[in-house]
Amino acid sequence: MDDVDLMLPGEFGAATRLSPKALRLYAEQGLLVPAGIDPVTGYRRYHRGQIPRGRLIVRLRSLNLPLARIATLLPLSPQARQAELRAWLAAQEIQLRHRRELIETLGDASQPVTAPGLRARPQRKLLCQERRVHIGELEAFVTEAQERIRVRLQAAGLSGGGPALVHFHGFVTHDSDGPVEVAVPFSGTVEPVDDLRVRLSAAGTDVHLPVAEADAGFPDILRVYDALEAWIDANRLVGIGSPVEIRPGTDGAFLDVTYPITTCEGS
Amino acid sequence: MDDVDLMLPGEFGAATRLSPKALRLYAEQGLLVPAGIDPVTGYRRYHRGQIPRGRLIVRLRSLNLPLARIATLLPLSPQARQAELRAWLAAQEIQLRHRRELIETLGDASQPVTAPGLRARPQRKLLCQERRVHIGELEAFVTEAQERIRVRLQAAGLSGGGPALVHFHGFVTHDSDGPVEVAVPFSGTVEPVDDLRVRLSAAGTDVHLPVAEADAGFPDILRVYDALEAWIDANRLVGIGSPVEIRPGTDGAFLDVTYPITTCEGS
DNA sequence: GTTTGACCTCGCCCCAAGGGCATGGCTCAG
DNA sequence: CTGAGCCATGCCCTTGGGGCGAGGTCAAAC
Repeated sequence: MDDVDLMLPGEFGAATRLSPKALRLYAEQGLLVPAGIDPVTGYRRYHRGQIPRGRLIVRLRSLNLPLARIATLLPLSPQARQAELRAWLAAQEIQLRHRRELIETLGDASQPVTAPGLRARPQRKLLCQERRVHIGELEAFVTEAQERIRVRLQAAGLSGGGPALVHFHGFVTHDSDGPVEVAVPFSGTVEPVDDLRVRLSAAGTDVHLPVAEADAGFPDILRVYDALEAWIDANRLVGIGSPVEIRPGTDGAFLDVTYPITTCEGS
Repeated sequence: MDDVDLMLPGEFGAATRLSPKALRLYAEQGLLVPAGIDPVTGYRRYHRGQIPRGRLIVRLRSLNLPLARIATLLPLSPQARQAELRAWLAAQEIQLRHRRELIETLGDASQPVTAPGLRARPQRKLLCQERRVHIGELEAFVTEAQERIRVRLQAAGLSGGGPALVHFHGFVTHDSDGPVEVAVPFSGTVEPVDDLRVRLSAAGTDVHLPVAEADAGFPDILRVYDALEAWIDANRLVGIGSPVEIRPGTDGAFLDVTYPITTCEGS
């Protein structure tokens, strides 16, 4: 508890391999608060007993953990901390697996079995539910939302007809959740409830491509999108807006992937 | 090639899922240069044919690749690009393996076989070579530098006696290279050549701990350091400066890990 | 007593990849 | 004519510090 035990940042940094700048940052963030600060000079004094904590921070930082995460890890017991780190590592490994999948689907522009085709899209009135989901939650959300919508349509005495439309307003992958909108077209009148919304979908033209169930999973479906986008580009068309998956698809397909395109208004 | 093919950032962004801000950044960086810029209004116009490039950038960014890296990847053929990405992924996996090793060595404060001991360190004159190395290059560097130094000492007619000292002035891991200094003590006079330096090492006190060859590899050696540091802390000593490995160690040990400590000057 | 060199402080600018906001310009439709 | 919806520029914010510069402190050397 004496002066002998107190060190300036230089000495403390030599013992922990932390730079004075890092020490100042950690002090600000409350990660490693100096044992004392000279009120006159502002000199920070670190206690000898803080060395293990400093060394631990260095170790954790060498794993590239954010300081905020380290702050939550520090008060834990070594066992609990290690358990947390193992879980974190497992998450990293999963992320890496997903990246590998993405990379593997990146290269092969394999031709789809069926050629894409153009199709008119009528104006439709839709009852929809939208939510941000990750890829893992997608199927459950589609099933559940579709069920809710059809129940609501039946309750309104309407024939909730036609296949379900799944709009992808953003990227839905393992890593990023995107807004997904499940919609069922109907005719008649129904009041929106809770998060079920009623909206119109404008008429237009779609490119569509039927997809078998075997190819409809992630990340295989990405190749379908690639093929569709490549076809759109090759035919000098311009895709506008978000892709829509129609379930079930035409001719008994599991689903149709469709892209709205501009009807060539130019010239 | 007409106006019909040119889009404003909003439309282009809808087609590629790139925000206007991102598009502006990519334009600045030269990653995705607009087909034209209106000299009056500054409006950027993107060509329809740039959509695939934009989509590719999005994909690569979703792997969390830096833009600079993406820039090197873009001009490659799809096959070459995929090969690069696979190599990058392999590197990521190796890094993850190293992190796992670090995490596993983090928790267990297993007791060393031998208890650490205090030892006086005489003033020594050293012929040394220093270099930044990663852990993989360490052994080769130690062997090679030691050989160079001993040859140099023999050429000067001196008995290059005693074990070699390996100073770790920074962290040496898979991920970070640290400055490492290999030194052999000698007595007499020798002129420094090239990157061989002569310096004095002050007298003082060391904590030392013999380590068997089985425990001397990475990352096992980290536990030895942990044990030594814990012992230093437990005995209310203060480690100063960098650890030194002495090869060979005492009593036929593969090496001794030593830490300089302050001789208790206070009170 | 003074000087010197090492150490300390604070403060500003920098990195990547944008997000968010404010201000001002542009065009098209009502 | 006016508002809506685009678009531009510019500034501030994020993480984890590195680097630099001005100025204060401290101990030892002169």
